[in-house]
Amino acid sequence: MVTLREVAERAGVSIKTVSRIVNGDPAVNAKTRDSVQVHLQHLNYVPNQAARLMRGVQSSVYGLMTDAVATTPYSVDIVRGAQAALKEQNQTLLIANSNGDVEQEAEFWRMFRAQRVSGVIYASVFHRPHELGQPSYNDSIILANCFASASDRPSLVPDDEAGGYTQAEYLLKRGHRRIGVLTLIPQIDATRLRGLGIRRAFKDAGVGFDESLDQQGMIGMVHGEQMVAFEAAVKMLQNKNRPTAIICGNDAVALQVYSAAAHLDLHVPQDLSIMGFDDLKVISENLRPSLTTVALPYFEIGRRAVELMRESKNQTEGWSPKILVPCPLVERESCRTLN
Amino acid sequence: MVTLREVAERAGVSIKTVSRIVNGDPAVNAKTRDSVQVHLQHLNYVPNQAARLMRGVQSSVYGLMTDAVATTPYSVDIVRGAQAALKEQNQTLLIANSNGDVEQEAEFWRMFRAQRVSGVIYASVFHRPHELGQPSYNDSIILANCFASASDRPSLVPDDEAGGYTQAEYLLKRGHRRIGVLTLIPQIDATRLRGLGIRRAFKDAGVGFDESLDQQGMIGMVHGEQMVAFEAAVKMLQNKNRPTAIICGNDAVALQVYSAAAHLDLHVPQDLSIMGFDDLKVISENLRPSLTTVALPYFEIGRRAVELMRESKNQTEGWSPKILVPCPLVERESCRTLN
DNA sequence: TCAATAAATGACAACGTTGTCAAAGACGCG
DNA sequence: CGCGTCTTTGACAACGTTGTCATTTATTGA
Repeated sequence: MVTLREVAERAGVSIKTVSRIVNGDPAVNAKTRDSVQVHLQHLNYVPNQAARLMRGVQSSVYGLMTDAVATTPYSVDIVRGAQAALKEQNQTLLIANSNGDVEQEAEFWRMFRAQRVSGVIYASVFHRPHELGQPSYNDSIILANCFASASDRPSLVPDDEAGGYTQAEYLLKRGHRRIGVLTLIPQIDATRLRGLGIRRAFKDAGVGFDESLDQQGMIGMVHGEQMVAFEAAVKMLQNKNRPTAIICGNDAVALQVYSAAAHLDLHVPQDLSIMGFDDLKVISENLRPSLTTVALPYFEIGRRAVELMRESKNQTEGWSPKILVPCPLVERESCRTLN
Repeated sequence: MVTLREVAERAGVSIKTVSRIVNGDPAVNAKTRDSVQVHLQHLNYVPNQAARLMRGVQSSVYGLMTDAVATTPYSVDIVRGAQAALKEQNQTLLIANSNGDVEQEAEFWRMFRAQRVSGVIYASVFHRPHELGQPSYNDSIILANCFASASDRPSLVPDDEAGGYTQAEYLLKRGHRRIGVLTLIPQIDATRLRGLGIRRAFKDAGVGFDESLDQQGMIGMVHGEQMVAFEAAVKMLQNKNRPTAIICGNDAVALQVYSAAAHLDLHVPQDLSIMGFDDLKVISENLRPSLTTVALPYFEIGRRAVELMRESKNQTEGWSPKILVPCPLVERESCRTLN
């Protein structure tokens, strides 16, 4: 690997002068600069980050720790958003995947410390409270898609309550009155919050909510969920007084509802309107009719996590520790207006 | 940050002794070791990787460069596989996403060099030939899901030809004779190879292949594809002499075929058998009936890429530069046996 | 007990970079 | 021309770690 010293020798100047040029220090003669630049180019010098780091320069590497988010189709967008924000400053992401294993996680915290990363985004697949074990790393940590109930660590979470409201409001405005709901597992916060939002929308519209139409689309434990939306939907739709629309906990649930409709020879949206959540494009855009859904703002969360981290370094004053990111409606073709 | 020096002072020994203990050097007295361990624990010492790197130790960080693979639901499994293999040795992945931008890519190669990563996996979203621009990084590079036609860089690609064969063979064995095909865009190698495999299977079975049933399920350019499988499938299925089964270029195409079937009140698999490719679980497992498909061995490719990289460091002799990874059939419920 | 050997420990340099400070050179002005 | 000032350059130390080699301490055998 080419070092400053080698370049300096070739160019016949001191190491420090080359260093100055590499770092854009203006205190160097234009003629010298040009002649050294040639050698830099020619030898293809690339500064050794490790050496820089040792001199106390802030690392250009950030850490992303996650239970599974980086490797799950649901939420890669957090990674994309973070990378987009990082790219502008030529910074990068070191990605660690604990798969929910606490011991692994501890190992990764050490690793981040060993690498002296500039900050860490801790992202969860599900919106839920999460206590960081022993981070053994105390610098800037931003929580994405989860929050630490017992601490004041800054966190970014989707506004699930408003998202649920959006789902229901959209259907209510289009004349739907009997609306089924197929939720995610109740252990995660998203489920509870969206449920609240949905009920608030019904109340605001002056429509009664039939609790018997509120069913689980998934059962089981966190990290061990099982999909039962198809069966639940079939049952719900076989009922003589079947709903005209179904609100789904995510787009995969919606996919099962499409399947249930097809199974019963019901057409979407003529016979049944379907509302998703997540906007997982591989599903929402490819279904026919395409899926009207509420988007999880994962890209935005990733982007803002990086911004937040940068800000948190400059200022030390208090700030809102839990930021709600809105979930925009993505209107497509799966919901009809009743007349 | 705690340094060796601090620990040494507290423990009343030399820096070097602490270093030895941290690195598990046996040449240190048991009593000394124990007493120092206490201080290491207490101060929560974590070695500074940057300093180690400077001493010439191999970095524990590997790079993953990709056009979009890390951030696309289709192929995150390459990342998962690589991380699984890396985890055993406490190594990690630095992930860079060029989005296909050549300039960005050059930037990232520099970055990898600056970080002195131990090796780089270059992964593409699509199986296709790819010439690395100017890596400006010459150490171990493994290509995943693509290959460099002009060089002998080791690469790992799915065995698409055999995958296509598997798709067709499975249906032919179950008595299907009129089989439609909805391909990906023709620019990528996967399309061509699978087409060859499919035709080989027909030939082996002694069945004639109706070329008019071979249609594009997607059109457009690489990185700018457009899905047209729904329309193509509807057209194909409206034909009086419609196929009894359709082979799809990927699971998203299959999803559109399900939609087309529902649109025409055809039931899967009674009226139509559907065969996918990729085994994108969010689709294949959630569809009802669940999708029989041929899996892209992305996890395996990621895992083996890491292995290959490690091997390539120890040995210098020649080896097979292009490794085909088999695509296993994942049998579910979307194909029926004709009688 | 003493020498010879083995085990344990430490002093020091080096890795590649940048901050500090001093030196050298260029320039302006009376 | 001589002085002060500004610009440009370089010597040197330090960052935290580990390899080399020397030194100290413990152990063994006669």
